[in-house]
Amino acid sequence: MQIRNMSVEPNFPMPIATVDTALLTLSGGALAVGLIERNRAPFIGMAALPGGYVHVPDDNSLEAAAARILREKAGLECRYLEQLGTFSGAARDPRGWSLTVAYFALVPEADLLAANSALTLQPVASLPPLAFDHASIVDAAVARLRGKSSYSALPAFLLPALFTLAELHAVYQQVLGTRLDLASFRRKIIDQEIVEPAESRKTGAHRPAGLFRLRAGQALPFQHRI
Amino acid sequence: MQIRNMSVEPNFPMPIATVDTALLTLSGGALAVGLIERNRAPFIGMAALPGGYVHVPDDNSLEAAAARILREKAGLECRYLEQLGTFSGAARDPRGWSLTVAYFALVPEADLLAANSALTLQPVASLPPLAFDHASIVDAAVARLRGKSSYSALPAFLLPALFTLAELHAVYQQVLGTRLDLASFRRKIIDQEIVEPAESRKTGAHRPAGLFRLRAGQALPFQHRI
DNA sequence: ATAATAGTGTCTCTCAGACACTATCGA
DNA sequence: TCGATAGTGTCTGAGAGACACTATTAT
Repeated sequence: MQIRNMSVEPNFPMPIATVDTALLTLSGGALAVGLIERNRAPFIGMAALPGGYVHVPDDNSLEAAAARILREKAGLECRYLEQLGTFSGAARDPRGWSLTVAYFALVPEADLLAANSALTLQPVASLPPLAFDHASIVDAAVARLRGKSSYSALPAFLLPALFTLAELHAVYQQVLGTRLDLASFRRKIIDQEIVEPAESRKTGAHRPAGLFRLRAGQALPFQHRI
Repeated sequence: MQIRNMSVEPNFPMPIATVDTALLTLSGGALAVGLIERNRAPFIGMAALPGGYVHVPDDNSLEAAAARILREKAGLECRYLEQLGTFSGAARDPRGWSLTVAYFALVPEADLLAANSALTLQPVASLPPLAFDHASIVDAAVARLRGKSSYSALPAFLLPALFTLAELHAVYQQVLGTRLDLASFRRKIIDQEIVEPAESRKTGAHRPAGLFRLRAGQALPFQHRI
């Protein structure tokens, strides 16, 4: 098969387009990102975000391409996948001018461990050198997550589908890096109907906690900041 | 010159990448977007956002490409230009799978009138049919502007460099589509140092109002929502 | 002086943080 | 019954809306 552009119009060099995803999870109480070792040039042997080319015949959209690549390389479906931004320039790839549409995904660590993924987790606070401009992409993903966490339910996607309010509270604190008053947190999450009670309760050594799930469509913003 | 990709690797069809910008301004008290008539297929004769291909040798980044295209088609430099998102798919362009990196820009109407631009302004509330998926891009730009306006100084970029607080208040109301208490608005804008006083005052028929300018780097978020 | 616009003082309501309180379970 | 975790009541302080008030200019 030969190189073929989809249009006959532009008779000049075009940037190559790829898709990369920063898959974030909480591992050992710290934010971590899923990395894969590159098996070809450029940056062969270096850690990189999972990514690849759009498959024009198969992928209906860039988001579908990102989801397919996560399926192939991490063996999982992510409940949260959002376009982060497009990174471009002459310098980011030694082969020439290129462009990558970056996504960021949130996944509970349990899902990632269950799928026997080709990815390794690295805490975002101590990343190895990454291929291309992938370090910038991770930074942008973490910044986006932190920013949105103060007024949305995004951190809930780092937990399994059912969780206690104490667990959700802990995740918010870990993501935001600040202490939050538990009583106010409970009131806000419940009053604003971010979350709804599930049937069962979580049993442990002591008084069992109620279980909750995210309400449908609730990656939505809160009315006020946390 | 022949079609040439920048990499030798991918031996399969690649999406074509373009850049499009939704240039927003306030015209007659309503949000409007700058449109240009397409002079070639597809969608020839139809209104579209100003856009084009990346010029690999000239443009250092996608943002530089967007700025160049605005310079060429609107004859102006925008004080605010932000990446909006990348729109993609097999259906958006009849020639095949394509991808466009969309930007949105804010400009005072006076600047647009001064530059004798090839663009015509259309209120976003009553758009004609647009080429490609440009209607979705305009919707996304307006949503982004409205969303960020409740906690940032973005609307100030719809005004000239110097403005009164009454003018800024009016712009916020027009963008957000809600009434805002003027006293609270003044206090918030001043207390949070969004804005700094300029030397002179605006003179009119009655008591002159103080002039202000945006503080450096103040597209930044407020501490609390407006 | 008056009209008109610029700008302030102050009350109230809402909401988040602080923190002490009660509730409910296992052992 | 006790220890531990789950969950609530209530006070306080900060900030936004309401709105009446004062200030400063042109005519």
